[in-house]
Amino acid sequence: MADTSSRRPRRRAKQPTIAEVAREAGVSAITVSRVLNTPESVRETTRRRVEAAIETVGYVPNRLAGSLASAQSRFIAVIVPSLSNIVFTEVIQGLQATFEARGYQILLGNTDYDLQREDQLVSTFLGWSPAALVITGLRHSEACGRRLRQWEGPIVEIMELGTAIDLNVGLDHLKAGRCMAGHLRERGYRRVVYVGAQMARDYRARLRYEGHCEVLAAAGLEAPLLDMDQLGQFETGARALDQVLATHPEAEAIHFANDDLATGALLHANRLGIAVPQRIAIAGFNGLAIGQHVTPRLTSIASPRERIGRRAAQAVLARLDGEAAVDGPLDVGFTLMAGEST
Amino acid sequence: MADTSSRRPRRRAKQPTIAEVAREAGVSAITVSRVLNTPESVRETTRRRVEAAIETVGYVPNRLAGSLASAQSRFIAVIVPSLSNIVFTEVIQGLQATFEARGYQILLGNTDYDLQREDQLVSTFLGWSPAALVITGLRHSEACGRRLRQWEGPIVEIMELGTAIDLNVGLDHLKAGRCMAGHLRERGYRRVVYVGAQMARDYRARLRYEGHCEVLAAAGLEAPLLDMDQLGQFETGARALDQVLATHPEAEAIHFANDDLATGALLHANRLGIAVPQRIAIAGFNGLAIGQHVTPRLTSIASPRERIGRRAAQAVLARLDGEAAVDGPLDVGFTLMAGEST
DNA sequence: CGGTTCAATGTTAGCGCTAACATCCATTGT
DNA sequence: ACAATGGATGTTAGCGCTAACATTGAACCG
Repeated sequence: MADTSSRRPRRRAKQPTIAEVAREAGVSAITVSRVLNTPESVRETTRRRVEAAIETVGYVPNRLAGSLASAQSRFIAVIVPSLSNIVFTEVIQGLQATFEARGYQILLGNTDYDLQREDQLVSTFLGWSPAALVITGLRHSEACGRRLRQWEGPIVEIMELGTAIDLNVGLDHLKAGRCMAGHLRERGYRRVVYVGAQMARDYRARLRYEGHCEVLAAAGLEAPLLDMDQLGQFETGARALDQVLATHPEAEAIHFANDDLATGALLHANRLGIAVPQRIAIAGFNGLAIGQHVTPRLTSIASPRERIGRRAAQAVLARLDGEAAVDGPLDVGFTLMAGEST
Repeated sequence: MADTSSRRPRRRAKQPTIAEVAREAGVSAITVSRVLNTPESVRETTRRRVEAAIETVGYVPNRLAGSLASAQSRFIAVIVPSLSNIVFTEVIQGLQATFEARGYQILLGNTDYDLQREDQLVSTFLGWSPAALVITGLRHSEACGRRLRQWEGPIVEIMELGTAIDLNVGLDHLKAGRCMAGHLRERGYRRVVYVGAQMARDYRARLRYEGHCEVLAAAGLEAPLLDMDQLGQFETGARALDQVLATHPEAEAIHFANDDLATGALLHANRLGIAVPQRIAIAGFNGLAIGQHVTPRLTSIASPRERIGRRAAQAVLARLDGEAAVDGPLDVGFTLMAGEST
């Protein structure tokens, strides 16, 4: 059966160009270009003729050529640390929705939390002359920071707040950590373990831990940390619960770095018949949907992920439209969602 | 505080071009191009000199120009129906990992299950002369199908199996529907309701339902369908459970179109104190991680999502490398995961 | 020692489009 | 009636790079 020949012909079947359309419509190439880019500058009758010609020859504009000639493209480079984390896919959705509505396409890169890869991606992407760059976090390798500062287009750093290269949309993770720790203190928990996963890479989780520590220290309490070295998934959360129960039997609550871990732990507790929050309270971060469907409902902090994407996109679009620049970071805030798990 | 001027200068600070590098290295432009693209065709000493020059002037290749000149780009257009569904983000991850390792970038589009939008996206993307196109599903609008067939690059249609335009990687949804229905029959369930969400759009779910129907019909049983008109999320699953219990009180099992719905229903049953599977059995589709962490574990069919992405990418790369064409669709299969929920 | 070969490098001519300027011609005001 | 105006369209010259062909010169041969 296996035919070795390619199933499709590989003739470089030249797509029709703007010149063919022009000939067909009896106008010059630039008029076709105008119909495509600034239709209001072409007389209605001419425009219609050109549009008909486009239809007839089946013309699809070559954006590479267009972008090269005009030195501006219609895509947005987006760099995230991970795609397996639903958090980032929700941000991407927000970006997508806003950008696509305005005719921009998303060029997606994934660093796997590796700053070296980040630099490489930035470099590659800048070669595509994107209209703008959306990048996760404020910390970059030195080389990458230089590259970014040198580039002249809009850059948004998202997820966290601070001193940005250009635009900044995010939330204050330190404050979020404080908020949850404060909530746990209010509920009367004194022995609280913070559990993260691969925190060496995820420094936003480290920031939240710092906030957590501040609050506990202020109350004269210790803030033990358990850093799991697996990925932050359900399974890891379950194992973390086992580990905390074994090594910190006196613990009254666990503050997880994210909802995946927390949910994994909570479901594991359900399985083992461990009462939450009576035996041990559980809190997470992100406010994922699943947290509201487990029993007891998970206490968490909702991060407005899609909103981050939307606001970031809006900030970029405003800049591209030449509107007055946004000044300073945009804080999208967060919301404490107190469930029954604490 | 608010300064109205843009925070960054907008000088078109011309990036250095290949010509500058050439001057710096004392060679011609094409030699620089060769160092970049076919380094083995340049003498070592020259290469080193050019590499040093690239470093000195801080050259970043302009891929738009390169792609235009060579009529081939290094990106892959990927079109999925949704980003909110974790299924597709996992596929994208598989694609990403494989393509990025080979220096290809992903241009991402989202149709929201709208064939019109799909056509529009295809048209836009083809204008970028991508190296290949990855598109979800086998059904496209007529115009879109024409466009695709006309295009000369590799196209992979993913997720389902059948008569494809070019390459095809997926699984047989009809068979999957039969498989799960068969499993439910084996466990002795006779009154089984199939629950989907927005099935008018999600025809892969419809295919599974068809398979489901076949099996039940063969046993002389009815196959009632409940099509929820909300998105397929946890909440919808919970509501669907309520509805089934109210309108089909005799139902012994529910076959959900996906794990989100099924998990939502299962957790809702937990909340209400409804015994699963004693009072009602629950089955899903996709084999998401969450299903293995709820109690009872969810019976589902694991679709190898990341694998679909990887295999699709491999097929494309093989084609781009000019290797013998894969013949016929590639079936990635599926696995029945029997949990305690049935 | 002239001729052949071949690896390394250079020259030329676009890729398809758009910016910038040029031209044309119908309208307007005086 | 004629200059001034301005909207519609055209001409020219690249954008930065690479394909294709051209050239160079060192190594090798009979």
